[in-house]
Amino acid sequence: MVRAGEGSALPRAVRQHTGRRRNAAARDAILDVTFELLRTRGTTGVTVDAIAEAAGVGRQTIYRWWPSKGAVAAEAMARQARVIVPVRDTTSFPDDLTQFLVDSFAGLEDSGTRRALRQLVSAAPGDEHVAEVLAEFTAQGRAVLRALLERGQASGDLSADADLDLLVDVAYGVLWYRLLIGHAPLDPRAARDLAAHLLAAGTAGATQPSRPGEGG
Amino acid sequence: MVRAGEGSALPRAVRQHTGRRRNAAARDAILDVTFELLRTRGTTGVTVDAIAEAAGVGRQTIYRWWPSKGAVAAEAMARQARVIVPVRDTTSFPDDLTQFLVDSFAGLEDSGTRRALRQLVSAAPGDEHVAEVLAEFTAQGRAVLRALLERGQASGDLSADADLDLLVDVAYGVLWYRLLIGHAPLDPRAARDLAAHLLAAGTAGATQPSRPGEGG
Amino acid sequence: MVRAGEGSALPRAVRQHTGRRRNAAARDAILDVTFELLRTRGTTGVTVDAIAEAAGVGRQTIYRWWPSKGAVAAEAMARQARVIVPVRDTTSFPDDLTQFLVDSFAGLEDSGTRRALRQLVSAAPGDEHVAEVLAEFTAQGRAVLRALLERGQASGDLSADADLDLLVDVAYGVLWYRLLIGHAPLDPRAARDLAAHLLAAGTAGATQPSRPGEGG
Amino acid sequence: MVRAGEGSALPRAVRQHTGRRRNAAARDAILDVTFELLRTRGTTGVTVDAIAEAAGVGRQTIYRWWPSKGAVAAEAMARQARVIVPVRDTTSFPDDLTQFLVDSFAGLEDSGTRRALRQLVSAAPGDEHVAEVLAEFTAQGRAVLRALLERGQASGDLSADADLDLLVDVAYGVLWYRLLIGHAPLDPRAARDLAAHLLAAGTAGATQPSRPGEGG
DNA sequence: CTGTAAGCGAGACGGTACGTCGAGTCTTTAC
DNA sequence: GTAAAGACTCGACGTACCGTCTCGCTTACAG
Repeated sequence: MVRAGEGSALPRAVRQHTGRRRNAAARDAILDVTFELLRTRGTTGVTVDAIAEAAGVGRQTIYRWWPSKGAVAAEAMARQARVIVPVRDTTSFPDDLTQFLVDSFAGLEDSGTRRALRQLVSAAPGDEHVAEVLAEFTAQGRAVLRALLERGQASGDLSADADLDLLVDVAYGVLWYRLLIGHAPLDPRAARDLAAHLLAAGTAGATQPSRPGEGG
Repeated sequence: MVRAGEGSALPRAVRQHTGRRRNAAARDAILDVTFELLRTRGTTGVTVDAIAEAAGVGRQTIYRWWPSKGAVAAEAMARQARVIVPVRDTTSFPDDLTQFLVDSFAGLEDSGTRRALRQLVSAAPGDEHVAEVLAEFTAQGRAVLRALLERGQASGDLSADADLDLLVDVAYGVLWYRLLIGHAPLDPRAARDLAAHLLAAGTAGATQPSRPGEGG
Repeated sequence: MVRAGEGSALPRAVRQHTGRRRNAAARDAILDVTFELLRTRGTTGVTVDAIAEAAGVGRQTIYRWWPSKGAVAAEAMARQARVIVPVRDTTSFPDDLTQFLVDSFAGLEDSGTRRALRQLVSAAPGDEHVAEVLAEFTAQGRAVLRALLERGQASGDLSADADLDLLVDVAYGVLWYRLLIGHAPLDPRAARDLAAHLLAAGTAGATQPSRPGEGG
Repeated sequence: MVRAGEGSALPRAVRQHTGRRRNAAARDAILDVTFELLRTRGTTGVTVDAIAEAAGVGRQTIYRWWPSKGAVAAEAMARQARVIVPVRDTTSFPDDLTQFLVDSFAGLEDSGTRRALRQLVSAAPGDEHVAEVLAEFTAQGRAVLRALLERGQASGDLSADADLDLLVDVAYGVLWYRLLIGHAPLDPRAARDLAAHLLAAGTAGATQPSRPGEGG
């Protein structure tokens, strides 16, 4: 039975066999469909069967390449990560920082993306593959932001002894916390407020990391 | 907390029948066992059957009092919340803030508790009851911290135009972000650094919230 | 989704829950449906899903009570055994024997029944539960026929030293051999010829079993 | 038969490439391995993958030359058939008949062979290729035995109006019935008893076939 | 002696069925 | 009337095979 997208928004792709070589098109279809399901359905509805059917793929093809459903979801998410983590570089560090946060928050405007990210966190504790991808994914974001903050330090906009790691965690902490709890908006104003907060804290002298031996 | 079979085997409790009245001991056993399973097992292992068996309870008894498995888990977690959110009140606001954060972080020392909290976040997107409890639980924490920060504003330790809501989110954001990702420790030194950060940011003038109409 | 026999000849039954007691109606529905599928479809088409769907039963209910698909099929077959093995008792042993065989062959007139019996044999080597039921089922038939032959011996229609076990195996051997290979008919004439053969062989002196020690 | 790794490990054969011509060695390896798997494993274990791996052959090579797995198995069985159907010709018909049955039974002494034959019957209803081979295989046996019985008729050892087809079915019926059900042995004594039975029945006048029009 | 055609080992692919696990519902029986 | 027990429907999971397809290699034969 060939169902060409019967009753559903996700029509089945028709695809060439690639013989004994891994079929990249199938891989892409699986990841695309998974992300789409993650966005449109919640945790419910992202079943391996649903992915397989929508991607026009046998279930075994999924299990051949990913160790678990979560791993697929994680990779599908991570694949969109580059879009989510934008980078700018103008002359003004405060502007760049603000823009970075505004862009990052804007990447979460779509409720589907927010849902998908929540799913990612949701699946992490129960699936080490997801946990790994989540760790890597967030590490990317931290690395980008940290590089930006280092530029701020170099330009003198941030104090030389500012605890950059803490500032990074503050920024992403606010982002994820609000994303997960949903008690406060993630709009451009919130991004600007957060940027101002970081600049203020990074300028004040007290934000350097405590040194070993000083306390604990 | 009465742990029946702490750690592993979770032997069945023996309990008096209360006839036609709701058996409060059964309720406690269910919540205790659930929390214990949450701590010791991960998402896996916390099944309704496991809870029922370990609590020496029929499955229906669980569904009689809670609408879903997540609701049980959520309530089991929320029950431990008071322990996790300590409150101090000395003369020095900086000390109180620092102590609050140190205590909050200390409440997460136990890896079982950390796991349980991660489960809570994990279950939230898929179960509205859990989401509700999570929202309520975190709201409690924010309220406590916000009250503390208001004391700081009153005492002049924080600037009058500091954006307290943002500071609250910064504090809990860092806490949850590190809890979920696990890339950085949640030890006393981290708590002190975070307290210092909040004080520095709350003192600087720039951290007031942007007013509607100014931007967006 | 409630399918009331959609597209199929086997409408789903509607049935009361029986609480903590095994639901006999479900059991019957499963066996009936299985036999029906065995008759109408071949090996193909008798899937656990098909049984479950047609019987209006969860797949787990099948696996709760039977160890394998074959076991269900086997029991479904064995249940029809009484119908297949008729018994008569008139004054004339030759007539009774002939009638028994005619009736036994007649029980195989329906091509569905023949197919079902072939399935039973087919499944036996791969499923010990089926093998067991097959053994028991055929043993019933042999016991009935043997009792009949013993009557013939008592009445003097069969020689006292006739090897009844061999005669039984001859009768059922011909029946099953033709059933499985299908090279010769199983019609009333064949039954009568077989009966005549048995009478002739059972009358001649040579058909007694060889005694231990005589040969081997 | 060349058994490569009899019994268990079935190590892969090493074989010359034959270029654009069919590789007879591969064909033999496939059939040998299939028969071996049929003998040693049951229905389980005789998978196309297992055959391909043990024969050191690509799966496609199997499907290039046989239409289905059953066809391979059937041919593998049929290949051994000549061994199983022995033929003798001495002066004494009773002796020849007895010897034929003793030899036929002896061909089933090996439990692997018995299992393989059961598999053949088992696979027949679900695979027409197997059914065909089974029909042909059994027809061979019947033809041989029938020719033998005709000699008995010619020599006067069997009555001229004996129903030879029935006698053939009686002989093979007993053999297959016992083979499939396993309730009685297939040893030399059983063979001798069966031979005696056939001689007795074939001598008595009543065993001629009923003629059309006489009954039915 | 070179190009083409076929056989081959390998293994990914779309499917179908399997048997297991867990969720939440329902009914009986005991207290 | 509440509780323990446990059977029930539903549906996802991950596995095992089937039979198909393509790749890249190797060898035979035709031009």
